[in-house]
Amino acid sequence: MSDNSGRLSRKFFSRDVLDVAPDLLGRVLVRRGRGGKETRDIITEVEAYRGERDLACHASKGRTKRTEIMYEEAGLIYTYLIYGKYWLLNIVTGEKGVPQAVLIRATKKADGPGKVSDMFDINESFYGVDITKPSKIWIERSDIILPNYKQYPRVGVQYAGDWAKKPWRFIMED
DNA sequence: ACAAAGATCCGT
DNA sequence: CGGATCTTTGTA
Repeated sequence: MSDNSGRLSRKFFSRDVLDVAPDLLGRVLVRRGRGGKETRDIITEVEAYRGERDLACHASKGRTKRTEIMYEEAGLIYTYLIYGKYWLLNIVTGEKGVPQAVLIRATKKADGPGKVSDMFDINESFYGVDITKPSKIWIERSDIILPNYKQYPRVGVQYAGDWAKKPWRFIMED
């Protein structure tokens, strides 16, 4: 599920988003900037967005210029601008052709998706980047494997009706 | 071409 | 609780 460097593989992300999401908790998000400077932090909170039927998922309205990346292979990055300020970091999961993505909502030192984007300097240039290949961003294994976690309803998706009640927000416990 | 809404954050 | 801020999307 990971190569010699510990970088999580395409196989890891190719599972259903409800399996991938909790499995990301405790793992390390790494960003290599210019000059080789690395920013790294443990993932503590994620949310799952699962297919066209999921009314909270952007792909619920079908394939558009923005959502088409979710129909591609697992491991690609889906990022989009929210409220004119933050490029939220998502990773495509599941089988090709079925739109799913997991949103990285928080790390130890960035308690919110917008703060994650600030801390790791995520911007529009990350759209479609393969997080399983050597590049400016990847996720590594850590000593923490499947930590204790709890599930809660997703944030900011009241418009999704019953789908807003699904406990697809996963938070690691200390 | 125009208007509305949004997977957020911060200050009051 | 309201404002900032600007892209995406739906409607005409």
